[in-house]
Amino acid sequence: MLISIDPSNGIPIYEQIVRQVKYNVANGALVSGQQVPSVRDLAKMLTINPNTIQRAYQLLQSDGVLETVRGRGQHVSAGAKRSCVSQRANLIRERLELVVEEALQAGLEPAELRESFESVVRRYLSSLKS
Amino acid sequence: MLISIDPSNGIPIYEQIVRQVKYNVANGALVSGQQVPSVRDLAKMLTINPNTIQRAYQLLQSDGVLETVRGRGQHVSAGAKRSCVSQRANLIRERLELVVEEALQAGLEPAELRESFESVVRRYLSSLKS
Amino acid sequence: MLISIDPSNGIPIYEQIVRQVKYNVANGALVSGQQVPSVRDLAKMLTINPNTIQRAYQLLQSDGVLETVRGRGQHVSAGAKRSCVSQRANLIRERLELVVEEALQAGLEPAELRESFESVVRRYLSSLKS
Amino acid sequence: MLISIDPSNGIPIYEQIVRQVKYNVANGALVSGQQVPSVRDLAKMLTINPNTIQRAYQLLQSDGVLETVRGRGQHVSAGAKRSCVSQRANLIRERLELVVEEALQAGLEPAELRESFESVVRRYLSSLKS
DNA sequence: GTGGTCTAGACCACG
DNA sequence: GTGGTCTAGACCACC
Repeated sequence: MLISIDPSNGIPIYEQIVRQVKYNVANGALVSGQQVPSVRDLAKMLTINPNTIQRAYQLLQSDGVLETVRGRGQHVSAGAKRSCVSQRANLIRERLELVVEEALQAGLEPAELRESFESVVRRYLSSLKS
Repeated sequence: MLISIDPSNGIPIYEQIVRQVKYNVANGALVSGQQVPSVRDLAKMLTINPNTIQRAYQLLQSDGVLETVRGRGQHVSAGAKRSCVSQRANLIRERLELVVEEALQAGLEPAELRESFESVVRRYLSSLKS
Repeated sequence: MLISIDPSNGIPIYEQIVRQVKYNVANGALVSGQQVPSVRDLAKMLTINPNTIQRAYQLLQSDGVLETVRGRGQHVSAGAKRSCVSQRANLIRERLELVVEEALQAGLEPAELRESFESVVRRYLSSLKS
Repeated sequence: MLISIDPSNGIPIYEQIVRQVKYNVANGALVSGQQVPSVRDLAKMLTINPNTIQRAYQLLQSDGVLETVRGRGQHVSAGAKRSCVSQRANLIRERLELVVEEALQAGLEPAELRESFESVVRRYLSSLKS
């Protein structure tokens, strides 16, 4: 499992963790039953305040992605993968919607917007190859 | 000029005002030299505290979009349109970039993402006709 | 008499007028007994709100530079020249003091400051010739 | 770091703070990465309303001098020193220019002006020794 | 504990 | 009537 944090990008750290755990579950990088790092360990790994990890794990529990097994830490719960996959699609769709709506309301032409979109995708894909 | 505020969408009110003023300048709805509503008038129109408006106007001044003529209110400054148009393009591109990158990193297929994008655009455009 | 106003340089317009009238008196461009333009005329000349002129003239009266002659407008008072000359020197000295002190407190080297000073003087003098 | 406020000298308090922070950065009294006092602490130190400090810090942020690290206060940003040094020079030069131009336009002889300048510098330097 | 946002209202300078 | 400054204090998000 791989989590990368950018403390200065506006998105709260705990939220970044929540998203990335969900993405890892959606991708299969984390499978049901698997144990996730303890709060303290993950805090050390990311050099982040443990309270922040704690908060992320709480949210993941209330979303049904993690379960506490008494005395043995946090584990990915049974139906997690399915819900994460659909959440991921929804989340991304929502954010895309926000950006697109604001862009079009701001008077940008759909053609310009599409061109921007495609160029961003292309750039990301080509950066992967390198 | 049309400004609509959603006080509960996470984006600070002053920021919403700043963006919409810039969009209006970029669109030509506000032209150089034109006067914008006084702090107090706009506050009444939007039923918002004048200080919030003032903060927005301050930001717009430091961005070179507005100029204050002593005792005669705020006016759109000379080179405003040009800079607003380019800022708009950059802003939107940046936000698009954030969403696209996160989506692809989350393991979404480019094809799926493109499909989402197109459907969002279609939906927005059809909502306009109605 | 020549007065030039810059409405956007931070210094209040009425203050600019006061200073320039005093400078004109100090230079001899305005002499004792001479009549200055009426509030309305000067307002038209400078395309400025008459209230602003009014305020400037009030200040000039309370400084003893102008006197009202009943029904015949404002005139330069008797001892005006002498006081204006000395005020001018003081004013300038004070402002120079402010700038120099702040510059030195800010850690600028006296040599650097002197160099700046000389270059500014040179530039002004050469701009006069052209 | 040393900041002294004069609430009655015409220059807004927030502006005095902004300048002095920049001067401190230019002088090396504040170095990149270093933390500045929290809004509330500085407010207590200077016995000033926290909002006033915050306004100063906001300006410093938008000028790229400060960066906020979430939940851990304001820090001097990376390239701050360089930009502050050059800003300082420009600021001082501008103000010098204003004074010098007005003095010469007012009919003061360059020689008189230079004498004033030198005497002000001398006085400041000798006041330092004491 | 940190800063960020918003409201409320006072006071002043300027035109 | 315009904006500019400052104070006061509440509320929230984040760490």
